[in-house]
Amino acid sequence: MSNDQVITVRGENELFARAGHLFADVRTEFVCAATDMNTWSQPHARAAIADRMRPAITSGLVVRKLYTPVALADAEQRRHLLDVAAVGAHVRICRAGLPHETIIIDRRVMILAGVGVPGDREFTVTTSPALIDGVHALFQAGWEAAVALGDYLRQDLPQIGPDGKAILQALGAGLTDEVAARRMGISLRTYRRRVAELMKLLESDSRFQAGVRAGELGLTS
Amino acid sequence: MSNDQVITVRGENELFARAGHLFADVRTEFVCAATDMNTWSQPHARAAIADRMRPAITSGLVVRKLYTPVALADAEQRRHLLDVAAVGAHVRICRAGLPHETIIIDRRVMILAGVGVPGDREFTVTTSPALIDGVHALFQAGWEAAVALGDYLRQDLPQIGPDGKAILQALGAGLTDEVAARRMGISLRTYRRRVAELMKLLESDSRFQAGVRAGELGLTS
DNA sequence: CGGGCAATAGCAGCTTGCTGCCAACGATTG
DNA sequence: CAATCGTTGGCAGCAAGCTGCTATTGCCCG
Repeated sequence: MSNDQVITVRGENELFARAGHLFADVRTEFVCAATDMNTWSQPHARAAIADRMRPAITSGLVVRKLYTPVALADAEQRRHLLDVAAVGAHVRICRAGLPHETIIIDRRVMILAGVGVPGDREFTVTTSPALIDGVHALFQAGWEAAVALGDYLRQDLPQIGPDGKAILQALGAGLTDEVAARRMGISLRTYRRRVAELMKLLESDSRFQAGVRAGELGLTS
Repeated sequence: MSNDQVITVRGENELFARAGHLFADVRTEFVCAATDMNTWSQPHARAAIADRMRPAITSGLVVRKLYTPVALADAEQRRHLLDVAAVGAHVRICRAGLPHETIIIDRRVMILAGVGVPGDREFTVTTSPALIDGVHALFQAGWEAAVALGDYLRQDLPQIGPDGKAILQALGAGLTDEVAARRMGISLRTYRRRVAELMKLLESDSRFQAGVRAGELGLTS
């Protein structure tokens, strides 16, 4: 029986003093999962984490960030996520809560944040391959079930209002246009006009393709 | 800075010798996430894990098991999952891989299985609250995105072979039938014949509806 | 009130999708 | 070898879907 290395760090100042170099030396992969960016109390800490990898992405570094919709409710965080996505980081939105920020660097080091007030929080740091592999697999499960940032935001477009939703319901019920239009009390021409708008919104060239998109995004439920 | 308790155990015999009592003494919650039940090489070990909690479920113990569809491909495992679900355990199916069995007992102890041949595998055991809480949160994210066993089995009706998959890909790409058929090297009539079969499989009256079904069931990825 | 604008509705022409029918072909069997 | 069966492919007729065009309608504003 042997012990593997797991250390606990109190406060993010100590974390950065002891492990800050890890963020500067990311080689192949950086993944994190969190509610939002408020794990970090100090803006320069956020910037350090967020921006230090920006040049490295173009060199082949894989960055994957998994957040909850809470992160998008804050305009600054929203803008930031769009920025990092624009430079090549992969960002997805997960509906379930992620109360413990989890960071895995190059699959060599893992940092787990405890729950608490930003600035006064415990972090667990480990290099144990077993722990890292296990947690990475669970991260992957959440990642695969999450929605790409772009898709998530597209889902929020106001154009899918009550009228669009009603069209989706009719389409999803498998009705012909004529029957659907009659049921909705609109003309066939208007129904088809709205279907065409929806197709454009879903960026689809066929009804099957549009249906797939709608189904994947949960728009019909 | 302090160290928390993390130990590594080699082989499941040693695991049961050192930690087997944990499985007998589950008080409030038992959660696990795994590909299937083949983490355990010995049937009596599986039975011990599976059945020791059976009476306790009626006493308010919460048991949550998250598996991949691989577990359902084996008739014995399928039957077993149905059995434990029938006595009150919550069972869900997760599409993403879960290569490292993760077990958390009463949120006090966590066991992570390494990858390897059953019978010759490393297990990491920890009582660190930070690790457990963090991993539990990730488990929860995967849990919430997973499908209840019953729902999954109800959904599991379409059996789509390679031919059907190719049709799905073409449809999902938004191609016209003529283009898709040409690309697949089959006649338009045959392509449409296969599309019609697929529509019947998906129990759909329109292509949009079929697309929704395919998207919801993840058949196009 | 009249004018302007956006949305709706009806119609028509065209394309795409659906399916029956029949001939041809390949594989299998007696 | 011939017979049988299942699958494929071409053709045709029809239904459903797509979109342009024009007239109509409803709403708003000066």
